[in-house]
Amino acid sequence: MPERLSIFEVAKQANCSIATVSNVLNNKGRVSAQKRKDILKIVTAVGYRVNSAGRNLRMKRTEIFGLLFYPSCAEIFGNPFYAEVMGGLERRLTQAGYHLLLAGYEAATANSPIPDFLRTGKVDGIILMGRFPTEIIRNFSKLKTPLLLLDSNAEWPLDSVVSDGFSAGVQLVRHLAEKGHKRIVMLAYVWEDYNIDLRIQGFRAGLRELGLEENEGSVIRHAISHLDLYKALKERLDGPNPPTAVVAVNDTLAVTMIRCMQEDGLRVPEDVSVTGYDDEKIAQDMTPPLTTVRVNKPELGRAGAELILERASMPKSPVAKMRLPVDLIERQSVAAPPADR
Amino acid sequence: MPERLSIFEVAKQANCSIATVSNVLNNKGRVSAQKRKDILKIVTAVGYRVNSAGRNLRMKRTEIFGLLFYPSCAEIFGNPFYAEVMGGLERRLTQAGYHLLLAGYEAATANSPIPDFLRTGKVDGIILMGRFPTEIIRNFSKLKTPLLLLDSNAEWPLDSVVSDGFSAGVQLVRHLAEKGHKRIVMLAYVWEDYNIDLRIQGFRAGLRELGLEENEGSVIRHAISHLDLYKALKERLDGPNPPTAVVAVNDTLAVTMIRCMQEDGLRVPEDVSVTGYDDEKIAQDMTPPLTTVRVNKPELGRAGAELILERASMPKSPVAKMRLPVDLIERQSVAAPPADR
DNA sequence: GGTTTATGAGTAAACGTTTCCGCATATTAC
DNA sequence: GTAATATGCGGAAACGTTTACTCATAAACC
Repeated sequence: MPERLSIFEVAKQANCSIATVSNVLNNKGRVSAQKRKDILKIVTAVGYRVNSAGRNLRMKRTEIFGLLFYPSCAEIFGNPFYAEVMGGLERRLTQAGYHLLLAGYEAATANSPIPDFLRTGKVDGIILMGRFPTEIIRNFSKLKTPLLLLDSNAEWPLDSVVSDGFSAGVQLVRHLAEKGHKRIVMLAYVWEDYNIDLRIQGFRAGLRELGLEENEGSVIRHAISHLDLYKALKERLDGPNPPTAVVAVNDTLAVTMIRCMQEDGLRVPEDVSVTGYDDEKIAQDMTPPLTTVRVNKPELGRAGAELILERASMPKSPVAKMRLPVDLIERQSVAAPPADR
Repeated sequence: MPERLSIFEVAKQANCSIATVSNVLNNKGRVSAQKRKDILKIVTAVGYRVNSAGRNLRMKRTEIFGLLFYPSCAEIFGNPFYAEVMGGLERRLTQAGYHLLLAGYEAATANSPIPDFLRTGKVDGIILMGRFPTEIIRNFSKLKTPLLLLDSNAEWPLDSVVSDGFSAGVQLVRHLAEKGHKRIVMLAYVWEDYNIDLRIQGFRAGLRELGLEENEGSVIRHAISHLDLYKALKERLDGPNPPTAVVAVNDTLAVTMIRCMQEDGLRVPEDVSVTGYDDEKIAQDMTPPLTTVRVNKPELGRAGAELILERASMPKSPVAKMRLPVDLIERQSVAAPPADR
């Protein structure tokens, strides 16, 4: 913060009070057209800009939101999904005159479960980005500060934006059913994750809607590794009434499954159809190109920005929980099921 | 910024003046051990935390640095290289009690070549991350604010940190020469880029140091696309005295070159040796695994943090330009040159 | 013409810190 | 015992805003 001139200097040169200068700058009060012009001229001439510190103190707000990652910044920065979301978020916030303060949870909260930069009033609110342990969200939920869960756990009565994994699940089942599939299985990780659960619920709902077989075995979950998950899948493929289509919970998993199947001599999509989720870059580069679900990531960020801006201006407005529509992207990893073997 | 209690409240409860409370909190002035203990007890009891706005106003600093991207945040966030650098940067700054404010150049500077959040004093300094047009750096260079060029153009008399591409160039040549290569060619983009130039200079210096052929043709540069670059390379490979080793300016380029050569029936490393730069993830996953240069990215960020922190505390200290040592990573894309064909 | 109302602009308080002084009291020096 | 010094603490100013309030003057009303 270099030396800068204050509103006093402008007032002096314009031969008026600081109140009038402030009024002009903020389009408040009544100022004659002439005086307004004079003041603005001087403002640009001397290159005056309001001092944030003074303004923040008086206004009790900083126009900065904290963007919090778990467990730390480094873990999340590299994720291209969040990179795109952040892009949309930053864009909209900047447009509204707001800024983002970066922080990793573990560093920011060394002495208290609540980040220090919030407690000292460095930010007007906090955006929780991605997966956070329930326990931590609970702590935040007690705050009266604007808070946003972005692509996180939307079970809480807090503002949140997620992609509509439920709708995606339904759409995927419909799409596969249209192609003629009747025995569809979903693959997912076992650990607790709101977005994964959402997709599973949508998948199950889709099966029921179409009167397809839906039971415990419809969803295969496994904790340890992709390979274990494949082993479980392989058993089913080799068993009686094998599934003809596999809905992987995300693209990465789908890629691994397809690779494993191919190594086992199974053709995709001729023998088994496979779908993913996220539309990562690899989805269109692989062989076969992957049918998947696209999330409009910048839009996810933009919607989040909208929500927290709204919350900041109207703290009492009802909680907004948003599910962002997703698009089914048809590529070549889905085909009609093989004739019964 | 929710309602919070001020230092007055603490002073009242401790039966002393706000000056004393402030002194205790900042370990300044002389306060009796008893009073200090009393005050600290009350501070924790009521959960008092200093108000940043008040502090910023009085101290004329915010303990926030702006992290600026060009042209915009979205373009850079996804880059895994910068993601890791940012991780190191954030880690060290947080440790020092500082924070990072995110901004894309084009959004932050809509009305002025200098970001608004700097002019209003929202930040104590600015970090320029990655490639910036010369013209823009020139504008920044006039500022008296702490400024850091991180993995950017280090030609300016400004604090900067880059990876030591020069040393890398030398090391690569030495390594290839040790394997027996005498005709080595470097491939690079033609656009102006400080880091690329550094690598080229190092490469040329390496050739001269070892008395190898060094002339105009030692470095092939091309603007348009990787494919054009390959065409130029292919011509040389098919011509008289073909190079036996190719130093690509980065991993991505190396990957493409290797792929193209393989399609043309050239074996790597049996026919041609190839090296990269950056040690991206793909470098170890590809076939053959790529011999490349590793930059300690978190360390790059950490070093940058160190520099700007130093600058913030001692504005007059001499300019610090840092080149971070790099490591040559030997893998399987380099072998002895083929016997003369 | 006198009273109300609209208009333009200024005064001063408040936001929450940090820090320069000054003032007691206690300690030391001679 | 007096003078010098050290110690502990408080008063008050300053940082740069925004805004509620006051106060003239000018315009409008009847």
